[in-house]
Amino acid sequence: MSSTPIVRTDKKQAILDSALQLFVNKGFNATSTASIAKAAGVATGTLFHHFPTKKDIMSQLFLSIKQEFATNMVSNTQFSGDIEQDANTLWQKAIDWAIAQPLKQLFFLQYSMSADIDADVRKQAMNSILGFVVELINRGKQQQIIADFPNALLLENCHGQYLAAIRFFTDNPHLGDDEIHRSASFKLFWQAMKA
Amino acid sequence: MSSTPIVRTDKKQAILDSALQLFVNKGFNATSTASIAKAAGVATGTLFHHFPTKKDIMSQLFLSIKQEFATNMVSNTQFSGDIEQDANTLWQKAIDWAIAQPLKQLFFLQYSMSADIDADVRKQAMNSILGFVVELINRGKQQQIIADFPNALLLENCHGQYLAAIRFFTDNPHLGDDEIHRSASFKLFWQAMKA
Amino acid sequence: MSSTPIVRTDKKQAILDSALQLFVNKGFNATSTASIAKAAGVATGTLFHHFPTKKDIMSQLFLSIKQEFATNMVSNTQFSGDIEQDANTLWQKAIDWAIAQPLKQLFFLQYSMSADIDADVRKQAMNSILGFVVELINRGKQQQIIADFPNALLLENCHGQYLAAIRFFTDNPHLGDDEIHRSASFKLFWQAMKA
Amino acid sequence: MSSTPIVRTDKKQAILDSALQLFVNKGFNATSTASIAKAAGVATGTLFHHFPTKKDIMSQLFLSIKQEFATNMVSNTQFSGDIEQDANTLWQKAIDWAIAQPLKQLFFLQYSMSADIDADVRKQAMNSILGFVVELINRGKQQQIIADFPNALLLENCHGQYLAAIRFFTDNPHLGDDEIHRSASFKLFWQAMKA
DNA sequence: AATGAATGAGCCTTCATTCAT
DNA sequence: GATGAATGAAGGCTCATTCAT
Repeated sequence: MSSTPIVRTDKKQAILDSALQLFVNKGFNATSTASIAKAAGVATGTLFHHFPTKKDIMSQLFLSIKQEFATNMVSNTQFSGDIEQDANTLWQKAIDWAIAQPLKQLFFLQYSMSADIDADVRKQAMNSILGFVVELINRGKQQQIIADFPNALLLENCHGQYLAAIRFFTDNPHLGDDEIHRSASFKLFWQAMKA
Repeated sequence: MSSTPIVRTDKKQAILDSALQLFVNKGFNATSTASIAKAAGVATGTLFHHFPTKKDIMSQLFLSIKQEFATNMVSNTQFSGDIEQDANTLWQKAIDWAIAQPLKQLFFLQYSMSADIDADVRKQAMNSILGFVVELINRGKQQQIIADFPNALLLENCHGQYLAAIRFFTDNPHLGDDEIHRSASFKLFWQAMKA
Repeated sequence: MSSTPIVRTDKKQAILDSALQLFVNKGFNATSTASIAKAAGVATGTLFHHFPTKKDIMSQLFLSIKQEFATNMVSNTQFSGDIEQDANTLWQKAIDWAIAQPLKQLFFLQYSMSADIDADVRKQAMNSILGFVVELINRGKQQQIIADFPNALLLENCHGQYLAAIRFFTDNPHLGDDEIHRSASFKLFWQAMKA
Repeated sequence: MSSTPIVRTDKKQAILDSALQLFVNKGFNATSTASIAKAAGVATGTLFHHFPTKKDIMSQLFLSIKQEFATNMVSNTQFSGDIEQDANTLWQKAIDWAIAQPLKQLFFLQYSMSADIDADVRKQAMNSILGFVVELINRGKQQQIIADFPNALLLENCHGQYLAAIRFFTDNPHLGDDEIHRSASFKLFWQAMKA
């Protein structure tokens, strides 16, 4: 009789979508659960039916966005075997993703190290992403193309440089398509990493 | 009646000190003005006598710490004229400062890009610090020692790498004295910057 | 399709059972309808299918327990005609019942005069029980064995002493089989009542 | 300049007074903290300034009323040394108090064994009151005037009979001055206790 | 009859801020 | 300057109840 059997999930997603927008534009604490519900076209009770806690919205949002990012990075990526070239491919893809998803990118910038997200959630997210980066680094080290520094330091540096790059392109949106800046941003990164 | 006109500052400073500790350990929003006052051994009213607003505590704290950092960086620093060597001196000094002031360092990490601090305050702070960095960069570019990338990108990158470095040393405190890691952290940075 | 038309009662009874346990252990207000349903292995909707209101669960529970108690008191009881002996028989039976049904006894203790039960329900329950007590009292008065005090006062006193007795045996479960305490509890009661 | 330096306490007391009235008339759970504050002519925040929790209002109320009752019982009481006469004096005094303070009496009736009051608070209150009763019982036992039953049982019975008596006089207010009923209520009690 | 997602009024509590002393 | 009681708006969350399936 009904043609919309899966509609349920819609509401949960609508809540996440509204939360993303509000968290980015007003901040986590300045966003009331009521406003999230309202923006999602849902009752307050519904929100708490799907998420036990306001913090849980944040956690799930954080995790799902990181996951989406990671998935995007890996899928449809042709690895040439040349470390630098592959690194460049990934880097540009990451920048592309950030530019295509301004909201999610701003979310990264604001919450990647905010106290509004529990440390363990952040750690969990890191692991799910960094898999492919670690792999690349290890491969690069074996071929003596990437500097032989401690992995933890390299990873932190990658993350820091990536955030810096997208912050730059966020502050200067018109440069997103500019080849000079884009290649410069990769070069900065790569110079740091290479042996 | 009173012969100690400067004692005043004591309370104001006590409030800032307590705020720093609480903001770092519990977050800005999870810290009530009442708890700050209590930790400072002061009445709530007194707190609002010195700071019109809770946000003002944050702003003054942010500004004063950034200022302190900037002052520390410049004072007693002998510039050799050799860009790389000077950069290294500054970098190590910055790391030293961060390690010596764990609370302030964590404050940096958490609030350097948080929404809890007004954008203009952040901008203002940036300028007060980055002065000497800009200068160094410009000098390096003239001598063609530093890569000829847009300054905004370079600055953002510096900042990002610095935060990554102190995050690494925060997560691994025992490596703060380890020469290998410290020099590695600079090399990563410098490789990125150099022409 | 179904050949078990009586299975229905199962769920209704399961709800009442769970409600009894939860009301006693957590209190009426601290028990959510959701928790009752869950404990009964039933959906929320089902609960409200059987009971229009949360209060109705309480009322039906109260009534059915009181009824069960009254039925137990009267059934299989041999009246000797000797008032004191009969009173003792009933008293001991009441204590036995309370000890055998700790949950229901605690329910009595907590809700016999709670505001969580509508006054008229309580009154209704009283009548259904007190029938046999009133009868006994009247018989005793005729034979001038029971004191000639107003019935309302005597009834209230009976109830009060009974609650006191089971509270004592609840607080001291190991004395439930102790003849000295059991006979003492009856003597206290009987001394009060007798002419 | 001001002539009302102690006014502070007024608000706390006003809150307790309003709470008493509302708890008795509407029940603990049906009474919102907002309604208590409003009835007390105070802001919500003020209520929580004086009582950390709604439950704390209840606890303090319970304790203070029990205390008041105990104080009233002991003060200005001439003990004749004759146990029965002294018991009667106290019993009548207790009934008088209950009749004079209908609200507090109803509070007793409703909350003496409600789940809305923490068990330990109830225990604490018991101890503070029952002191003089225990003393009387012990004296009576020594003189072999009071039956040699376990104290715990006697105490529970006293309490139960007292509650029954005030419940009776609550339900029949016009009998509060009736000598027949009042003396009957004592006789019931005393017959139970005496050897 | 059974289900459980959805609802939204209402509750307890927090907290930045004020102000009389 | 210092105090802390008082304020009241606002927020996160609960929960009895409904209803489409």
